[in-house]
Amino acid sequence: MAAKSRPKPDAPDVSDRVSRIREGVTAAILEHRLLPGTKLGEDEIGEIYGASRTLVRTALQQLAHEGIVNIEKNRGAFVARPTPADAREVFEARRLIESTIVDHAVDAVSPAWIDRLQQHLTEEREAELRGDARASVRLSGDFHRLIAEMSGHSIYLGFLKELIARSSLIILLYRRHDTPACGTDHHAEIATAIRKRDKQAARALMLSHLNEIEAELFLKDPAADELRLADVLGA
Amino acid sequence: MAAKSRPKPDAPDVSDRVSRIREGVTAAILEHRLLPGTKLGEDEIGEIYGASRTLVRTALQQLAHEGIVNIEKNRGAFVARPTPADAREVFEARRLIESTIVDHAVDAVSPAWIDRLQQHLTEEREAELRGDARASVRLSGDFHRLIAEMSGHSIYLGFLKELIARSSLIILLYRRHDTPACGTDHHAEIATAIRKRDKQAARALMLSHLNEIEAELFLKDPAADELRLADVLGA
DNA sequence: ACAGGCGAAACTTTATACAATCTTCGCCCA
DNA sequence: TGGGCGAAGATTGTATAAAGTTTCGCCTGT
Repeated sequence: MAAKSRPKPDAPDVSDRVSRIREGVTAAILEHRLLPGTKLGEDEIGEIYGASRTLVRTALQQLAHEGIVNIEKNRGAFVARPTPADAREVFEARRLIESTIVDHAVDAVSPAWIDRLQQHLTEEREAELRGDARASVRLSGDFHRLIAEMSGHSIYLGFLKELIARSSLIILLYRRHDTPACGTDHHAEIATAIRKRDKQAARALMLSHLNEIEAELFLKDPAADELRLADVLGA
Repeated sequence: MAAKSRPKPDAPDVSDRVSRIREGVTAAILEHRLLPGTKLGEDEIGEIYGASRTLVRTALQQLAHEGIVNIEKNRGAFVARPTPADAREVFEARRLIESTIVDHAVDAVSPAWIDRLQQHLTEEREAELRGDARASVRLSGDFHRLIAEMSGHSIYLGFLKELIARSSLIILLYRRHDTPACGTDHHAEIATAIRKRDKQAARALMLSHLNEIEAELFLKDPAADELRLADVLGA
């Protein structure tokens, strides 16, 4: 197949200087090293990555488009603080898109994909075992992204990347303190259903998985006021 | 309600210099004044809008994220040329998202919204009557965007904006030469179903509307080669 | 006559300098 | 003592200049 006959110039995610910045900041946000509301100064980041403000600015604009950074005019960039309403929208969109994606993933299943799935599941299990919360969060998102890649639909994949990034932020903001280690088993079950080419089961499992994640969140609107107050007091 | 207690700084679409550029280029692309594959030089655009390359670059990056412009490293920005595969993905995504959106729109229907819908339909009809193809294309997209706004889901709205922009490009690329003036009636029917709060009908009408649009396209993969050849010969 | 390589021009990319805006802190006055 | 005004500092927005890459024409050698 001459699928790669064109050099495919839209591979902007690797070996790019602004991509390195973007991914670094993204990782910092998703791993909870940067809390929502934190100011992201251009000089500050530029000095860290040894880049000029031009590149930092580009990266921040991309992150703003992904929804995990807010840019306020003449004020700068801040880590986004999704509201409970945002959270509900994100999970509704994920239910819609991911239930469709698993269908396509089942259609596209192949030995190579099954290998990748299994490999990922072991990675995830290992991270969970050694209590590496940061890796767990990242890998949990990667599982969903992997299924989107299986589906072969680049548009869904792009949408889902945004939704996953926002979800991580949401989970970190609104997760109830008692966090049962829940996700891994679900992922394994979903993978099994995909391997068995059982569309209905895969769909149902994906939906209940997403529902359970959302159910673990505390999404009462008053929480927003509470948070804003905490913000004032903390600052 | 103090809903607007914050100045809502994320209103980046108005009275902004880069937004003016972005919207100008977008309009030029969607109204078929800029053909797919056309190079968008930074100097060129900057001179037209009286802006420096810095702002032009920002606008082009946003358009690239929306999928209607491709940026190739060290080569510049070009009007995107969606493949038939892209086209199918776009319409599948639209069916999925818009059938969900109409549901929510029915839930959110109110006299004010009905007014806006009616007003839009008359605008659309007038443009159609006076044979203003450019306005028709734009207004046709606006109808779908309006419903997304009714639904109140900002995430779906954002996704749909991207999909609509790409759709316009796709329609211009792959539409069969004989173009029956089809869309307006469909829009009116959908609006009626929404007004009657008939979810099932609204959903079904939206789906058949999108299906019909896609059916009017000529999406055979060989067309891509043909186009590429034409590109070489024409250049 | 034609293939291959050298070189200049045009463009994008990156960095830096300048201008505009906002924030903050101190001071003055009620 | 509390609040408002104002200037200094810091930060972002914009423009311009330097650096690197690609592309195209031309020239030379076979």
